[in-house]
Amino acid sequence: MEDTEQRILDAALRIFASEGYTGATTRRIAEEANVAEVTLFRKFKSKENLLREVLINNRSVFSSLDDLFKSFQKETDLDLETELRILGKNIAKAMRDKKKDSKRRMFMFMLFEEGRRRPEVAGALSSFLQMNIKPLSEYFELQIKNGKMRTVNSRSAAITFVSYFVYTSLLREVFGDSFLGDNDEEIERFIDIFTKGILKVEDLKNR
Amino acid sequence: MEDTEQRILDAALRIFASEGYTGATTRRIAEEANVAEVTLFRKFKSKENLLREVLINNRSVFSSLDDLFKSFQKETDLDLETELRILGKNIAKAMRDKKKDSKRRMFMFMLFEEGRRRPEVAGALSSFLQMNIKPLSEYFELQIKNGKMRTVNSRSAAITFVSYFVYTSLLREVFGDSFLGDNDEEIERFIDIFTKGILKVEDLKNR
DNA sequence: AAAGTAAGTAAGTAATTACTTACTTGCATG
DNA sequence: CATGCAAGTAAGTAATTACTTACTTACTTT
Repeated sequence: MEDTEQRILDAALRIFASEGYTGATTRRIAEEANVAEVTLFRKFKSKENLLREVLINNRSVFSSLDDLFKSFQKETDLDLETELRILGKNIAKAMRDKKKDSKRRMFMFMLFEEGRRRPEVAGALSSFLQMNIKPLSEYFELQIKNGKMRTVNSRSAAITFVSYFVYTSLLREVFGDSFLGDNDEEIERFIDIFTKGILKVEDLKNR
Repeated sequence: MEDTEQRILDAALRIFASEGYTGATTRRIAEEANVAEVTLFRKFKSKENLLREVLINNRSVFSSLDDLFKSFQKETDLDLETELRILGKNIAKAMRDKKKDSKRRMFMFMLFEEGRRRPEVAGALSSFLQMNIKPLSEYFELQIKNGKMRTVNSRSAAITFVSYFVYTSLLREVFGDSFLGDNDEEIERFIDIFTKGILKVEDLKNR
């Protein structure tokens, strides 16, 4: 067995994510980590402290938004819509494939519940969220500078973008594909709306 | 004392919303409802059954999206963007003012957690969500028919719209206004993006 | 070989929790 | 007046939970 501490942290992430903080028992976490329950308490002192350490151990929600950006950041000849389409589908792919990512998102989701009661958790959650919004925000800023995007508040654009993915990944977690249908198609439709808006083009010219 | 049963249901909604299903204790709910704990069990048999009844008792998440629509549906001369701006701000206002609405949303939020474990809860949650998405969807459909909106998938538009409001109301619940800043301004920026998209107008003409 | 360290086993504690049983009180209706 | 019903009081049960104590085992370092 490798690093006991890390194994406990990973197990805690999974159990917190699937059972919620209150629902997760230290016994269950220890079992999942293949250690004796007493070992968990020796290493982390209390359940509350364990949560804190898991928080520190898992800083980003999507395994790395930066990595997802890299896939097209070299090819400068792509138009913005195509880039976002690629980004969106990569996010969707990461959601499907990486189990750890799914757990991280559900963990983050649990933090919303816990954050309303514990200010320290809210603080940690806040920096989690910033970590996703910031690179996106900067990306949009750059697009505006490069003249590929009209002048909108880049943070609002990032929040709109993230809203969609957080919400729909939640829906998919609970309902599978029954609520939203095919992932890629749905994302294409979102990107279409996000980039072009819902108004008719002729109506736009008036402004 | 009025209707004991209803008082318990209301109390349960509040406690489930703020503590989560697992975190809510029957004792606390009874206390909140000003009844003896035993009365709760006499009326509802079990905690699980109480959840079911609360579910039935609170069907819509926003007190009524229909009401919010009414505020402009008679004035047909408004353009779509203005209408959506009004709708968005009405939603924001309802969020701020109506405590019961806030509790309902947090309750719905809790259902996401619980729904992953209990298929019946997921089912109820699904119809909750449909109840918000459907009228919006139909509204967009109508706008498309009236030529005020370009042809996009109306359900995807509704989901995009709802995503934003669910996610940001969650953020506001946890962080207050510190994360997003002024409510109305932020919503204006969202509506701007949602209606007009993020691309430059000249880029749109190429398509 | 001795000593330290990381882990396990086993048992237990005090508190909490969903839920029950048995009996009582107050009020309305026949 | 008597009967019935809705609600309360009080006490308790069995299970679970976070966490502790005391002792043991196995492996590594000196």
